[in-house]
Amino acid sequence: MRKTLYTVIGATASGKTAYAIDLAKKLNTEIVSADSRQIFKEMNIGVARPSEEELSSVKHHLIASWSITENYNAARYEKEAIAVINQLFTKYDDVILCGGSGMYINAVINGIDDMPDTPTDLRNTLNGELKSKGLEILLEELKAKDEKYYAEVDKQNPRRVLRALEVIRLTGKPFSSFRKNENTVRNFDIKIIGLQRSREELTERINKRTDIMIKDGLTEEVRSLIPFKSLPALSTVGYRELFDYFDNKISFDQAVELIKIHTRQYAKRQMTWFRKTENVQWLTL
RNA sequence: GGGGAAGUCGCAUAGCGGCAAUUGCAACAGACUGUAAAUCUGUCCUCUUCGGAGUUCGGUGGUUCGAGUCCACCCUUCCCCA
Repeated sequence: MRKTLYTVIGATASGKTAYAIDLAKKLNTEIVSADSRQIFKEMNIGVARPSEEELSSVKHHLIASWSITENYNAARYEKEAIAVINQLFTKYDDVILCGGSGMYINAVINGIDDMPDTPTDLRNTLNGELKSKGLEILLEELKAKDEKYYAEVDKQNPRRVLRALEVIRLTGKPFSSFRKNENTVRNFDIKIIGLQRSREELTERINKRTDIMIKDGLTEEVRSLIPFKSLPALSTVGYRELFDYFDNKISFDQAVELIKIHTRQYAKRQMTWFRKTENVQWLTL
């Protein structure tokens, strides 16, 4: 019998956690998180990690399992998630995948092409070159070494250009040669449930949740992470704004207000991403 | 009551005789193959056959070929002195 992966997606604060827990109880199974920030053990309040009660009511995987000092990414996530899911399928017929990181979910649903990880020092070198030489020069290098990808990249997005150059310099091969865009066929069925809420309601929930995070001690959590604030994992809504507050760039009230705004914008980006996800059964809450 | 400063497209801001008007934020739409809660793009007075067309800068008059910009009066706000 085919196993089924129930995948719960939706914007932040749409109620995925509660929904997934309910579903897990009904199906008598466990939950695999698909959240690029909840995966870090140092981040808790600000990333809306499920509460202790929630975590103990249903077993969750891939939450608080890595350190922010680790170089985590979508490909590592795919491997881990698939391993956990397969392992759970030996015990259950159904498993739940729940999260808001579109790219991570996509990596599980469709797979992600095999290409090399970037060593930190190479990334640092390229970032340095971006600063000193500028994007134009790097684009020229990309054009010379991978004309195909050069034609498709977003030439104004340094991240994209740098990633391509990382792979090119590391392997000596064109970045495009790795981008096969092959969909991996999984040996289980996938049912996608999308949670939807009106914009107004979502905004209200985001505002309320932000206030609760503050009440729960987000400020202290962020303060304790100041030494790590330059790590990629910490350029996260809820953290950067409070770092700015600690740097006296903005007031505390401004920081809180900005967290709300940026969370709303993040939710919007998630909705844009999920809108194009195929075979989603949308549930309006 | 007297003196001063100011009113610009949601908010903030530029503009000092050629302007549908600068910039930032917000908003809206979108992109996304290893940093993805990241990063990036477009739109943002109205209409448009995308060539343009029509209405704008507190109000009303005026000067000028031409006014957000100059003048007069009025309205509103803020500051200082009473």
